[in-house]
Amino acid sequence: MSGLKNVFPHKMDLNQLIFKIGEVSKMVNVSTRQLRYWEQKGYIESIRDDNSSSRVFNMENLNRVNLIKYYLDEGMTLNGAHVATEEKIAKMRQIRLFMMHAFQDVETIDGKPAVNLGYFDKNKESILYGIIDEQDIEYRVVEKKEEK
DNA sequence: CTTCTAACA
DNA sequence: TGTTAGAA
Repeated sequence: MSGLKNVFPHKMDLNQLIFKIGEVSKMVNVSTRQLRYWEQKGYIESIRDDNSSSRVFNMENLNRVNLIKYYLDEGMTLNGAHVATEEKIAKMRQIRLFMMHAFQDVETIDGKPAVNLGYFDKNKESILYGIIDEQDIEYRVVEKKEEK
């Protein structure tokens, strides 16, 4: 067993958390007109509530809206913001994968929080730690203690 | 009151 | 993109 899932166990499906267009509009500060337009362009996606024909957005798309808005404010064009958003999401997926497998636990070394990043060598004899000191991080390879 | 579509003084 | 009208 290893990885983030053991430290931050979550069984919730965050995409079950949905928001109406007005809520997204207020949260991210974009107009409902923009949200409908972005969806029409295929930049974001919504699901239609069964009975009503109202749009609802899941967390994944709320994240997209947030990123597109960010890049627009940075001065990018809508299409540029869309491209940048998808690239960012791709990177975020890689970061999650990395963290899920590399991150082991937060321990203590020299009285400081030390992030156990897993085995440093192929033979699994030493472990890489990222020791947190205020804003800085000191990396250190520590010989693994022999287990009985 | 909120959301939808369509259209443009 | 904003706004507005009329309907749901």
